[in-house]
Amino acid sequence: MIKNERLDKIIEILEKENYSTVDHLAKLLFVAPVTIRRDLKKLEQNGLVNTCYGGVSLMHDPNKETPWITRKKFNNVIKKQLAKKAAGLIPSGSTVFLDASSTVSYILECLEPEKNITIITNGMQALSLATQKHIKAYSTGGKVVDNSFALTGAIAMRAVQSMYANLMFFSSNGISQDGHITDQSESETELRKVMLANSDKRYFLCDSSKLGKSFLFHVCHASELDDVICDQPFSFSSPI
Amino acid sequence: MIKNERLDKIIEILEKENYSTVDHLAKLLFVAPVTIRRDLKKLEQNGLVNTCYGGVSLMHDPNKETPWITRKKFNNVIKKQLAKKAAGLIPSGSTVFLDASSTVSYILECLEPEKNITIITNGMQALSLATQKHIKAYSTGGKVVDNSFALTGAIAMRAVQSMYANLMFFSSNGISQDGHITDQSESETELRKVMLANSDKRYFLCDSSKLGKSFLFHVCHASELDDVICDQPFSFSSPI
DNA sequence: ATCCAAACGTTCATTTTTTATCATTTTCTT
DNA sequence: AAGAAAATGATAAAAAATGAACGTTTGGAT
Repeated sequence: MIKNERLDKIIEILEKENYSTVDHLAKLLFVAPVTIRRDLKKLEQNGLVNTCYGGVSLMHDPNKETPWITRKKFNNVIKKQLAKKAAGLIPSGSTVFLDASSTVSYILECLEPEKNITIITNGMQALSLATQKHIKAYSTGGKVVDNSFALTGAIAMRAVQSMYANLMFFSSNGISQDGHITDQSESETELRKVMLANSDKRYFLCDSSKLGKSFLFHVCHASELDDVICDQPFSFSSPI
Repeated sequence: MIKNERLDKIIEILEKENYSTVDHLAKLLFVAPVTIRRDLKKLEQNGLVNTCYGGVSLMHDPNKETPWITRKKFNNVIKKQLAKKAAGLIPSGSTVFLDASSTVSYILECLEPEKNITIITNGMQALSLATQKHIKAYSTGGKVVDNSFALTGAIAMRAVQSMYANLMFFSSNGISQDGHITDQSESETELRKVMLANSDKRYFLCDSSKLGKSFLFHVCHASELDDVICDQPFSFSSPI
């Protein structure tokens, strides 16, 4: 059992039992009490638990709650299926650009921490999910777009420009009949363009609600991509 | 039953019964009356209860709502008080650097969106809270530190170096007798240094548990700051 | 005012937990 | 494969929590 696994287990136990003692945890996890104490110290430094003489309790910290994770009521089965397909395309050890779309953030749910993947994203959802799953992650930084969980602007651009990835996954507001992918956000479009330029392979995640829709800002054309991952058979009329 | 649990239970009982006696609590919680007295002393020090000869009652503060009473976050009370003080120091329209410490992130809870404040932070908690409250926010970006919610590294550094703020609030692992502020994380220390250099006013948030502790990396000296916000009167012996 | 019982605080011994130090094992790096 | 770094466990010393004993204070009753 690796250390992270034990730390997670401690939190799990506390979520069930609310309070626990050092000895109890030591017996449950088959380690010495002193090890549990060291674990708890770390958890406390990270603001996850409250320790006291002899035991621990969960710190239900409002800061810890990541609203977007619990708040996925529009539980998109289709988006998840797409994300699962996408996750299957990621080889061990690779580096991956992810944009700030919710579709793409589902990819994180399908990733195994053991595959040693590194993600780079301007999405707060994706970053949070990666952190929870102990997947290596970089944030591009940038300005928080109001009513969204995307980071954009000069800071994000500069960060993305300085990095190169093996794969990129992104989504967007629409894709036209003839394969033009467009979005309504200028800043996110710009960022996606740089990500596209700085990665080896590119995949567009597209649920069928986006087919045939067009918006103001042009991201790229489907022919420039390695694949369009869609829940309906997709082919664009050649743009000649 | 661990101590935290007992303290929580006392608050719970008081919420139901409004008033209680030492003996009553002692019987309910299977400990000696002395122990209850010692517990109550602690709770009183944290402003959670009022004791008097013969009994206890919940402290209810007439002027301000005290959400801490209903939420049982005994150990965070002090941090919140510090954060509240800090929030009071932020003028409308200003731009503020916040580090990734949990103490500092509580400042967001005390900020009014109407004050049109802009924050810049490398903390994921702070960013999340700001987004929720529709407070303008910039993320520095950077590498996610495992088991933490801090962003660091070259990306974060570059972002911070390119920005200037009116105020900076930060915390750290320790402050020594003679006023040296230190931390155990090198990368976060470096980032704090740049934030300090790039802001007009600087404030250190320090709960008393940090007094007299020293760590490897030196952030700054208290004399370089505009104030140290602490729950205990703080003054450092002058370093000649 | 005086007295009394209950409540309180202090000191101390006991038990339990934590910290510190060191040896051992495991893991990572080169 | 060898060496360095990290994690773990064992042991002893330090610190904390608890409860008992005993003296002091409090609030009321006489």
